[in-house]
Amino acid sequence: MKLDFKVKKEETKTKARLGEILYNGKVYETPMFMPVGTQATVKTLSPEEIKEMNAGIILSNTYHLWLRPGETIVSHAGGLHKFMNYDGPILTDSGGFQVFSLANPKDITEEGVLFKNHLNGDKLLLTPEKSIEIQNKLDSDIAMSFDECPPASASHEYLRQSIERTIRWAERGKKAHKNENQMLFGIVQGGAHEDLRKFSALETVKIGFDGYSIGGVANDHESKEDMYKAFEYSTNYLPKDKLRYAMGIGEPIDIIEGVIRGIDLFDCVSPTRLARHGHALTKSGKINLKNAKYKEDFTPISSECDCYACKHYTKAYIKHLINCEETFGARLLSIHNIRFLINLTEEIREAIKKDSLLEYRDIFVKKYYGDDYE
RNA sequence: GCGGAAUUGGUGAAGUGGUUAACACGCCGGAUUGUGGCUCCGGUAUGCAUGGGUUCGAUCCCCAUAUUUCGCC
Repeated sequence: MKLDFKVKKEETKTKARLGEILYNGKVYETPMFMPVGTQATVKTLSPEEIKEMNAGIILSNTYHLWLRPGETIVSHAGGLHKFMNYDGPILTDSGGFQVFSLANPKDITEEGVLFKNHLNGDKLLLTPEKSIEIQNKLDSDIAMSFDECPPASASHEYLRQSIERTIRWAERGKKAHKNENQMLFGIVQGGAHEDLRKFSALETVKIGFDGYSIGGVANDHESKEDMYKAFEYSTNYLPKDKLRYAMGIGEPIDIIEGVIRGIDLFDCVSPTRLARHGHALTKSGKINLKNAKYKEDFTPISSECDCYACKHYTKAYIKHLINCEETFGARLLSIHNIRFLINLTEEIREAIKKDSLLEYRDIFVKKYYGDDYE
């Protein structure tokens, strides 16, 4: 195992934890926000730029790399790190989310999931064994179990059956897992139901993994209350010495509330997707640089921000680039938005050290969402 | 100078003698949470070159004017 994790401190007033990931002689602190690079690249950014933002783990995706260029080619390149020139830790998602986003429910069977290849229409079967085998070959540092990610609004009965199958898939995946350098995480499902989250967590822990993910959140426009319940009902039953990862979570308030409930890792496409659509995250909320009011705003997105975009460019210029669909605009905003979320986790860690995370949350929320929030 | 054609929003345009003038782009907003990147959803001409006329009713028919354009001298 190339990666090690230790909890350094637990906050007194909340379940928040401060942790350390040791990797290749370097220490990365948690809670951490992990940028997403589905196709072996964080869209528009170079590894150097990602590291400059103080990023740690980045994500990549099994399903997409399986289709293109194929895990064998990545393996021949010397693994994902060499292939994409990133020497920090890499986590691969299993393709489980693509079950949710690309496959029909009727194509989910005990064996696995029948996909229609979105590139050429071919029928493809992805199984727990296949997903793990691909991830072994990609040689990421953390692999995910292949799970079904049902919508939060699915019935209790459906969720129960889905969880039972996901647990069987997790067992099969663990048996198929051969890469000793690579951690393998189990995934907890169960919507906002306490009994299902508990069942899913306990059964997954029984199999035994190097870390645990909370899945099936923020996929169905469920309420924030339900999302936070899903966090809480999951972490309540997870071992304290293992990493906990909320999959796909990246709205600032959701990260803070997740940390309060004992979660260490977060990933989200939102900073890069918002960037491509012209939005910037700021302490005072999300702004849309397409808005006409920024036409002659020759100030940076944020004067407090230490990112490359804020140090060198104005809102008016970035707006112009976005309006012209110049890729440099998406790049500058991606740099800013990812740096914003990483900076958020840095401030969260400071607050945990001072046992003042709840106060930090209240101040952050007031400024970000305004007085009328909740 | 003579003859023909055209003139619809910021742009390219469709269209009809009779309720809300199609569509596209642009513009103005909004959305986006384990990424099928460049998507989705709203709004955007009280108006059809100008002035007259015919008609119950005209952007659509007629006349004049203006502008553009083509051909001929």
